[in-house]
Amino acid sequence: MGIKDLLRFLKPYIKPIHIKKYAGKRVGIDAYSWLHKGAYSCSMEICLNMEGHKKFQYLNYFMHRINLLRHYKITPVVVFDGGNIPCKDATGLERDRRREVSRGLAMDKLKEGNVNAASELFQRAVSITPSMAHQLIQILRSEDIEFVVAPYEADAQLAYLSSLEVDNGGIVAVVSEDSDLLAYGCPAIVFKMDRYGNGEEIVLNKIFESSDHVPSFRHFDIELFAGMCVMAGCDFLPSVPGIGIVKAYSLVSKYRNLDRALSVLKFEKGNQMPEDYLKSFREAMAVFQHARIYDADSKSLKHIKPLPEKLLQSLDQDLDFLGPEMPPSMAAAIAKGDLDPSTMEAFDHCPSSTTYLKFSMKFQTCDQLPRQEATAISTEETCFSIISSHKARKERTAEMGWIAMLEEGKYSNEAMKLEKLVSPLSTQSIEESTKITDEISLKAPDNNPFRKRKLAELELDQLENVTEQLSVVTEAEKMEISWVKTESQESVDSKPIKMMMTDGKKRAKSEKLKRDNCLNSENKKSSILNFFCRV
DNA sequence: GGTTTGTTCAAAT
DNA sequence: TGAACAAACC
Repeated sequence: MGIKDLLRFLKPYIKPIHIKKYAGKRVGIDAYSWLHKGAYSCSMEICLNMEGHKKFQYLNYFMHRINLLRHYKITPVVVFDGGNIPCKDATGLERDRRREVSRGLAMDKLKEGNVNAASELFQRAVSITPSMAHQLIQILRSEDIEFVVAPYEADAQLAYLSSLEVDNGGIVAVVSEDSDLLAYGCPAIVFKMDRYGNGEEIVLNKIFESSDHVPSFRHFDIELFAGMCVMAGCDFLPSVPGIGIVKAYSLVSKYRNLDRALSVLKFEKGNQMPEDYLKSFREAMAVFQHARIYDADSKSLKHIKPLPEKLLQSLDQDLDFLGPEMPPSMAAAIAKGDLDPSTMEAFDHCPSSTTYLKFSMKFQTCDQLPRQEATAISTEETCFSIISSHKARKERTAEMGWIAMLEEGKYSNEAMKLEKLVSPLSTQSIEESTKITDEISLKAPDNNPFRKRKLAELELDQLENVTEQLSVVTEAEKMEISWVKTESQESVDSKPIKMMMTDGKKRAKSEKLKRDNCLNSENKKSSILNFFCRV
């Protein structure tokens, strides 16, 4: 979901680009966005866990795009989401609830025999399971595509990778659909990349440096920008009623200081502001600035940016809202895709086996994991090598060729003929190789077992104290507010930021569409050529 | 009149 | 789930 209306608000800074702009570079991929889009074409098959290869269509979709990047000599780095962080639970639970409702309705339609209506509802019911992500991971391994599973938010991991030098595993841009990346400070993001590589790019520095665009962010830095995002409403904290991106921008750009902007907000909307809003605001800011990520260098959990002592104190040393700390062995096992980040169970590698390793979920034991388990995870063979240890690498590559070919339905006859020349794999053998963990339900519980402990432990009166301190506005502040309020009104009213498209822009858009269509047919040709070359 | 909020429709093949 | 549009609100 990201930041409400942010992309629409930043329209003047969005530039159409083609992904080949990043030829020769390392580019991060937000796995979830492509997995989710890919799942549309086979949502019913996924929801009902139907037999046949169609339920793996999302893998074709994903690998088609990976191959597109490789065709343009881009090195993809795929980043998966890990566990949920506590403050995101509310939005997550609501989404799950809606999916369940859609699923129920879909089943009803199916019983009535209305497959079309059911199919439409299944599209709303489909969710990306750890098992689906893991199936993709196995293909990425076999194709030598770099990937990492973030301990928590993939966005945070992507922003962290963006801050690294290329030599240290850094990336220069991210392909995603999630506007949160901007709040995390990700320097370059490509949104809405289509199957030909056309997309829309936002470069963060251009936003801060440009002087001839409205809205102007000349006097913003990344902290103010993130503050504006949180105020406008994000996944970690809904906005105060009546506050959207335009009002949030007005407040932050006027005072150029988040505490002041919040004071004014409290003065104006205090009656509609939840008691703990200021505390939640600080926490949401801390997520964007100091989220926990996996550091491949030290092979352990780190913060994007270390927390200053002052901030730690104001948060009462309690960082569980960022997702709980975990031992390096566990973070590394998650990052490598060996451990399900939601259940903390090892992914089962062998379809015939029903036994699996299980990490102790108690926080207390995290620092001293049973040595056997830790070494078992870190030294065992990767899941794909176990499944396919009897399979030559050549055959696996051929398999991928088959999957990619399948996507180009029109050319499948030619593709299959060519494929048979390379390797006489039957459809069935591919189904078997991709059917890995379906027997075991890996449905992730939405909450992380770690997080409950600390809350329970925390003294209630301490909690109240913190809330009180954060929500109190002193007399001095009140005086300042009454002073700034008059100026605030002036600033908000004198420079309204229009978010509606003018007719001129609409015309420009339809002309752009025409141009894109021409470009698309060219790109499609090269894309198809690419697949034949691979086989 | 401008902004927020609610509703509808398309997405992939 | 996001984008576009319509209605409601200030």
